[in-house]
Amino acid sequence: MTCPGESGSRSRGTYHHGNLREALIEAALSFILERGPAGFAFAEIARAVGVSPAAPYRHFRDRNALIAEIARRGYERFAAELERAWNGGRPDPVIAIENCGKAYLAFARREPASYAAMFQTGFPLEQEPALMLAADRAFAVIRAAANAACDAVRPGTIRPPPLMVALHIWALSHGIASLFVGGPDGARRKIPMSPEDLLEAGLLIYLQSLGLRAGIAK
Amino acid sequence: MTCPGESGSRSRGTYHHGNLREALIEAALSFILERGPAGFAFAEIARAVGVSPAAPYRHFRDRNALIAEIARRGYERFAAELERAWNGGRPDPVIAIENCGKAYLAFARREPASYAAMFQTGFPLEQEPALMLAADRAFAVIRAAANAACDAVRPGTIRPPPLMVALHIWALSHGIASLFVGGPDGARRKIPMSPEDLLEAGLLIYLQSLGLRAGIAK
DNA sequence: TGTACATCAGTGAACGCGCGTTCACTGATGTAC
DNA sequence: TGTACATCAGTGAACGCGCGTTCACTGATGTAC
Repeated sequence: MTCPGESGSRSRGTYHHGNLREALIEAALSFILERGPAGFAFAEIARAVGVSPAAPYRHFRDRNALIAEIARRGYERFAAELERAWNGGRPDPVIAIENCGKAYLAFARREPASYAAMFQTGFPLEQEPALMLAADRAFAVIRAAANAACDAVRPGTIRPPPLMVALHIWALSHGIASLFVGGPDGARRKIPMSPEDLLEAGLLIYLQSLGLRAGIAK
Repeated sequence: MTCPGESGSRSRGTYHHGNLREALIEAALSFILERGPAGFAFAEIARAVGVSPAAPYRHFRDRNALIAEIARRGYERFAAELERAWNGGRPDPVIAIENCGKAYLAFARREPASYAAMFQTGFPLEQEPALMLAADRAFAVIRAAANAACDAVRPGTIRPPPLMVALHIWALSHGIASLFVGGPDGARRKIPMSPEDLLEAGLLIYLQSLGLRAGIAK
């Protein structure tokens, strides 16, 4: 874990930093991790990186642009990992959905700072097309999963609209992630089970109601 | 809707404000509504209320104490409304749970600022016993609902631990509230259905898997 | 009913601080020829 | 291979600003007698 300020001692010696944009993002991430997405100043990360307070303006219009870029990258990785977990619905829709759930929580656990930038900032998504695009790419995986689930619904069972199923899966995952995984350490509620088990059980119960079980729609 | 700053024109004329504590909370709520829980300064709400910057210190140790108090009151009202909606499980556990879901979203919709203070601040709950107590009171309603649901599970159906069911209900509700209801206007994702319908359908599908339907456990 | 006094709530001035942003600048890099 | 030059990335000083917090203070309130 990188401590804010620590990267200030990075060996530069040269007038040009060479990789300032990346270094700023990295420093911002570690501040977010410690204090939440509102917990740092633009000048502060410049100092942490060992650069004059004017330097970041070469790379980001302002603080918000930095956070938006962090969120965008977060969504990109998030989408990629969901896609990998979904794996085209193999070996089985239910198992693939469970894998998506695990990947969802794994991301929130491994990159809580990115997750906070993505979901806790209350950003005007409409005004950041690149951000919305990346977010849509992630949600598209969940939609595909919901489509597959609905296609596999046992005849005679009620088949809810796939979009609705996607939103249920997303909301349950996000709810568990934000209540029991994300955020600074003291903030999350303690529960006597792992968030992963909780989500898996929730998804299973939900999907079972659609007549889906692992292996049933092979 | 009260605008920040507006309450500065409240007719005082007197040296003592008389109700400063309440006025501060009210002003803070409207700032949170506009800019999120991190979006105001302690001195700023003093100015908004028309009082010297030192005055708030008579009532709150610091900014965090103010937010904690807002969150605590939010939890109290939240718990009260969930209790009313639950109504002792009448007329039927499933219907009562749906009513809880409606009350949950209604609260997030009607008091988005309180909801943000309660769930978006990343507060160290352990260090604020009064806050945790109030939060527990709200969660106790959901636990009671889950207990009733589990008691009514149709014989032969899998019966998950009641705590787990409570967490599922909570997470689904919170997920829907924070993704599609709460927050500043531009931040929430647009979906082609009401959050209320989305949550109701989700709860129904979930509970159906436990063998529960409205009226079945009368 | 009146008065003396303790308590309380808010004042306003002051402080040091760090922030966001700008500016003319300068050192490094890369490229055309 | 060498040189001139355009471009770029970071400098550092400066600015005005508002914040958080403190302090001795003062005006209002309530209460004991």
